[in-house]
Amino acid sequence: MAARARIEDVATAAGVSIKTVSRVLNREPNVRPQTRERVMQAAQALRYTPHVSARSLAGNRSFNIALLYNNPSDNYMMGVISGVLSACAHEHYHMILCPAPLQEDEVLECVDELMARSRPDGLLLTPPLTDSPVLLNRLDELEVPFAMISPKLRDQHVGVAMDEPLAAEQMVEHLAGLGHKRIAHILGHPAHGASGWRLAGYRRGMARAGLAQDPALEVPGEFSFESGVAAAKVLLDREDRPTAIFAANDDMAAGVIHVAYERGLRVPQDLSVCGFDDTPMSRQLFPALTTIHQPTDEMGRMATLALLGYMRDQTCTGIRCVPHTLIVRRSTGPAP
Amino acid sequence: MAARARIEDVATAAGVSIKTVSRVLNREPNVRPQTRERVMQAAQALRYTPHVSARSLAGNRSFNIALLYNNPSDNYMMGVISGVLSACAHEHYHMILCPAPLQEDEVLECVDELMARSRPDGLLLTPPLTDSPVLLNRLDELEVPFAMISPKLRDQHVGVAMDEPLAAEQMVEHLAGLGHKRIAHILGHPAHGASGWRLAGYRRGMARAGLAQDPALEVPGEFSFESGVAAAKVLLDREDRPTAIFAANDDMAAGVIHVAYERGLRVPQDLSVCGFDDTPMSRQLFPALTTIHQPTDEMGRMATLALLGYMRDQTCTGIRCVPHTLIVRRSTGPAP
DNA sequence: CTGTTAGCGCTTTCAA
DNA sequence: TTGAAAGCGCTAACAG
Repeated sequence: MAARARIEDVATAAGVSIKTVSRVLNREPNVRPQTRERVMQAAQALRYTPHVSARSLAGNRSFNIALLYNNPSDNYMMGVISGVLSACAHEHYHMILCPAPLQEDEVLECVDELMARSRPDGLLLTPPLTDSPVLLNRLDELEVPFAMISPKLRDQHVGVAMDEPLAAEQMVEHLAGLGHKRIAHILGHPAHGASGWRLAGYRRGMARAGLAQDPALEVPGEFSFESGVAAAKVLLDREDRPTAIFAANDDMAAGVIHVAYERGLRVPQDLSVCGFDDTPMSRQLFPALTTIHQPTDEMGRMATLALLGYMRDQTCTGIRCVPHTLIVRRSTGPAP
Repeated sequence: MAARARIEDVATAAGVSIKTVSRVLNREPNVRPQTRERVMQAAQALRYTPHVSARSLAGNRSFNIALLYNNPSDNYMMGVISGVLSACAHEHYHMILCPAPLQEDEVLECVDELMARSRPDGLLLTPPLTDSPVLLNRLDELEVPFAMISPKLRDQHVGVAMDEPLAAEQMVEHLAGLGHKRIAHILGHPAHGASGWRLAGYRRGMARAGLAQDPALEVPGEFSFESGVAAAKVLLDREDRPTAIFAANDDMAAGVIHVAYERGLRVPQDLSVCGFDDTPMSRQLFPALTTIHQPTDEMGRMATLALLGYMRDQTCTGIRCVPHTLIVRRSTGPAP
């Protein structure tokens, strides 16, 4: 492997000083277009790539952003990760992955260690870390810029989110359109902001469809398959059982289908089931699940761009909205 | 945030030169135990953490290892990633994620760019990149150390793998033990080494159980749900259809269950189905899938340690074996 | 618009 | 066993 070109080599080749090369490479102003062009060509000819560590050391920034997560869904995380990576590549940043524990106080240790070791220039938070006041306070103390994906509270923050209430409302509308009257909702984990938003959308949808708001139709869950199983048992044990169950995510919907089959109910003939997230599994269940598509990679990408924008200019705040899609598959059908 | 301690501060606090501190921190020899102790305490008191970029620049290594992947399974990748991260944290390395395209020639560009930008000290390959001669040649040219996870060929390489043939053989043994005679196998993607190993195990299992080797029972697939659906249709359309189908992964097994249900077959009463990988989905299908557990995180961890070991000492080669587990769930039962 | 100078915090010679 | 000095490749501040 040939020795790597340094900035000095480019400067010599272009007949300018290294400072000028630096300016061109960093898109700084005050370079004559002609000079700029000459430098660019020299750099290209030498296949010059700046040395990240040198840049980082001299410029006092790491060019790293850290993605902090404790979300157990592999599909969700890989989606976000690809989005973050594509935005990072584009902006010549690196992504550091930082798995965090579930315990709030342990998260702090984890963050401190991250900051000490990797010195990221910014952080990206995924739910439910987005909703931990303890963590957010610490980050403010550290004065490190951060952006969030689907935070519970959207004021004075930077990041992205879906219109979750609207999505949930549309799901209820879909079910009501199929003639369902008794539509149940299995809630997500209470610590996740999404659970509240989805519940709100469910209620709004029921109201809009003119359906009775029965508290007995709102059953707690925690986003896990097992919690879906437990909730489904509660719902299906009732005499006046619902004809449709809207679970706050796909894993819980899978649990509902399990219970339905165990009791000899057919889906969707006897019971319509739907979820939220459009995980790959939702297509592979039988029957394939009606659900809401969440564009996780786009969310990762936009959150990264929002973070980088905010790092440059602290006035660039706000939660950008990404579009969702209702995916109708075979698990929902006309009310019996 | 208080200014960060530098090596000089530690040196002053311990009353030694910075070189001595450096020696202690890098576990180099030639330091009196007493001095070493003093330095350690000073470092701890000042909460000193070496500056990665400075170390990297001066030492001419990045302390990065890159995980190269184009495997579409999110669960597989997240498993490997957590293993890699835990090993990296332990060894004070960083992981760079490098998603690669499926096309072989495009992979090369991707690697070149990775090397130019991140200058990783070593690479980790996941299947099917492990089986791309073009890529392996390029890495040899670049003289960058690399380790592999589940490579097809295991000679003169460093990395980890499962005993896939044994696992597949045990699955067949399980089915044969339930009285099945006509056991079909849906193969994985031909470009993946795993497909060959699993097929070999299937055949060995059939032979050991004294069952007829019928080529008609070996149907091609490519690890996708859709390919599982297609293969299942072929198998279940036959007059003398198999009583058990062993798919080379869980996604294809999910496809088999779909087709079975569409034809009114019950699983496992009419047809036993099993997969491979133990993805989270395998528990959530109905009925829950009998499968082989692949310890992806342990594989990531061990591959990383193997890579780091090899980077230190090029004679540390060899493919380490990780244990698998047969997980019997509800999708396999007595032959009808 | 362009160049010069002085570091960033560490490791690596080499000398003591 | 220890230390002094010289850079690693780049950016920042200031001077032209």
